[in-house]
Amino acid sequence: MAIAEGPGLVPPAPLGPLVPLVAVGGRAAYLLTDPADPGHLGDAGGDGGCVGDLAQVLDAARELEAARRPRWVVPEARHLAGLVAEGVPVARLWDIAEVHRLLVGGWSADLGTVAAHLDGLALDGIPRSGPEDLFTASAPTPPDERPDDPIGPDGYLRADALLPSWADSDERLLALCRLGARLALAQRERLGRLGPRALATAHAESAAALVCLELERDGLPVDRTAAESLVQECAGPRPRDEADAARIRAERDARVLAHVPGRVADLRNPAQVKALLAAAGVHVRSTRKWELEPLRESYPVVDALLRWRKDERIATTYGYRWLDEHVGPDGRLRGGWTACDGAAGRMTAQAGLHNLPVPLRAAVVAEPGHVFVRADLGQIEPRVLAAVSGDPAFAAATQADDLYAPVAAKLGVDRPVAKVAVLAAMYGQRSGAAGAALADLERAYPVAMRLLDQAYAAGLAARPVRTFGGRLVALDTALVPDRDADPATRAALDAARGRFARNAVIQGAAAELFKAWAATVRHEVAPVGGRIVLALHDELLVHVPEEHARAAMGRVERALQDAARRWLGSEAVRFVADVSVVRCWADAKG
DNA sequence: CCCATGACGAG
DNA sequence: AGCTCGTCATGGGT
Repeated sequence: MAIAEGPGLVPPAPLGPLVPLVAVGGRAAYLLTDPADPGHLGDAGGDGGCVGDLAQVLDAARELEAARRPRWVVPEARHLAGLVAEGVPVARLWDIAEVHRLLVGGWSADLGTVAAHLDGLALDGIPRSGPEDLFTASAPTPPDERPDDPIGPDGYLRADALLPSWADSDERLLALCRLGARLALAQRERLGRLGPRALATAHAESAAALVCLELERDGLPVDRTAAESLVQECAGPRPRDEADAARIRAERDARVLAHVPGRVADLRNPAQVKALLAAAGVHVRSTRKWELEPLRESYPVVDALLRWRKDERIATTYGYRWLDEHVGPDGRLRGGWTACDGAAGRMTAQAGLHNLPVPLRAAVVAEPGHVFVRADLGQIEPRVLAAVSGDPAFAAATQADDLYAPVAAKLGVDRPVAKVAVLAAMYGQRSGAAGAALADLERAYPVAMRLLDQAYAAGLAARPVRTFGGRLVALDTALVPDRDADPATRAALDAARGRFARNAVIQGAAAELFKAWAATVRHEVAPVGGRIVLALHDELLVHVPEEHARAAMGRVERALQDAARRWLGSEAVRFVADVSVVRCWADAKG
C-alpha cells in the first residue's frame, strides 16, 4: 500500500512537450510549452499554439500529433473527443481530472475542484453555476479587474469558465490553456513527492481515459438479429403496443402464480413474493436468490420464480428497449465509459457493457473479415498481492501457471483448501472455515499477510490507504456509523471498512496493472488494425482483421509482459494471460 | 421528483 | 468467500 521509497525501480518517463488544450463549444485552443521549461508557454500567434474554430484547431492539432507526439494536457479527456472522433491515435495525455482522482481519491474532479485543491482553498467555497438565488445575488461581489482570467477575484475558478458563455474569446481560451499547464505542473510536483511510480500511474490512468474515449467511439460489435432472438427466448416476442406488453408480462407472471392457486401477488414486490412463498409452505428470511437457490429442487414454485426473475431481467434491462437504445445502426453497442470509479479505481461502463448476461454474449460477434482476440489475466488478484507486498516466497509461487499449486504444497494441504485460504486472507471471509490454513498462511507468507493486516487496520481506524500506484482511497467518508449507533453496529461498520481497505489495496492495484496493460495493448495492436472493444476488469476483447489475428495475439501477450515489468519495476512476479482467437464472445472458454 | 432499498447481472 | 459497479423496480419520503 505504501509507495516504495529509495532507488526508483521505474525510470522516470520522458517528459516530452506538454501541450495544454481546451475545447469549449465550437472553439478550441492549445499552447506549446518549452520541453526544457514547461512553465514557459508559447505564443499562439506564431508556431507556439493555435486558437479559433474547432475544426481549424483540430487540423493543426492532428499535424502536431503526427509530428511531435506531445502530451496533451486537458481538464478531462473529453476535450480530445474531436480528435478521437476523427480517428487520430492520440498517443499521450495528461488528464487533469484523472490525475486529481489519483492524488486525492474520490470521484469529484471538475476543474474548479482541482484548482481549489491545488491552490489551497476550501472546497466548500467553490462557486457553482446555476440560477442565482436571492442570497447570492445580494452578496457583495469584489470588483472584477481581470475579466479574462478564468480564476475570479475570489481566487476560485469561475463557475462558467468552461462554458461557451464565458470562454467565448481567443484570449479566454488561451488563458484556460495556461491554467491547465499550471495545474498539471502542480500535480506533477505532488506526484513526484509520492515517488516515480505515481507519475507512471498518472500517465497510465490518462491513457486509460483515452481507451475509454475510443471504446465509446468504436462500440462493441453485436449481431442485432442474433441478439433479438436471444431476447425473444426469454422475454417473448417484441410487443406491438402497451397492451400487448401487458399481456406478455401477465403470461410470464402466470407461470409462477399457477403454482399457488387462489393467490395473486406482484412478483416485482419482494414483500408480496415472500407472502406468496409462505402460502406455498416456503418460509425464507428474504427472497434473495442465494437463499432460494437450494430450495428450487424441492419446490416447483421456487424454481418457477427464479426462472421468472431471469426472464424478467432480460425483459426489463436487456430487452428490446435496451437494444434499440444502445445498439447503433452500425451494429455497435455503445455506452459511456469512465477510467476509474470513486473507490479503488476500476473502470466502469454504462449500457450494461460490464454486466452482459452470459446468454447474450452469443450475440457479440466479430464483423465479417474480423475476429476477436480475447485475453484475460489469470489469478490476477493473488499475483498482484505478491507484487505489491514484495513477499519473496509468494512471488516465487507466481512462477507457476497455477499459483495455488505451490501454495498448497508449501502449506501441506489440498489445492482447494489453499485457494480458499488465500482468498479468505485477501477478502476477509467471515463464514466458513479457512481457519487452520489461514494460520499456516501467516507463517509461510508473512510479508504479504502483513500488508493485508496493515490495510485492514487502516480501514478500522478510518485512515486512508494508498494503492501501489499511488491512488488515495479515502476511508473517512464511507461506512461511517451514525452518532447514536450502538456498539455492535459500530463494530460491524469498522470491520466493513477494514475489509473494504484490504480489498481496495488489491483490487485497486489490479485495476492499475489492468489499465496499464490495456493502454499498452491499444498501442501495440493499432498497427495491425486492432481495436479494443471491451475492457472488463481482467479481460480484454480486441477486434482485429482476421489475417492479423496471430500477430495480435502475440502483441497482446507481449503488452502484458511489458506493462507488468514497467508497472512493477521488476520481473519478480509472473503475470499470465489466457489468449484466444474467437469469432463470437460466447466461444471463449469461461 | 428525489432517495433509500431490494434484487441481480458482471468481474 | 469479499468487494466494486450499473440498472430496474418499489415505496416512502419530500
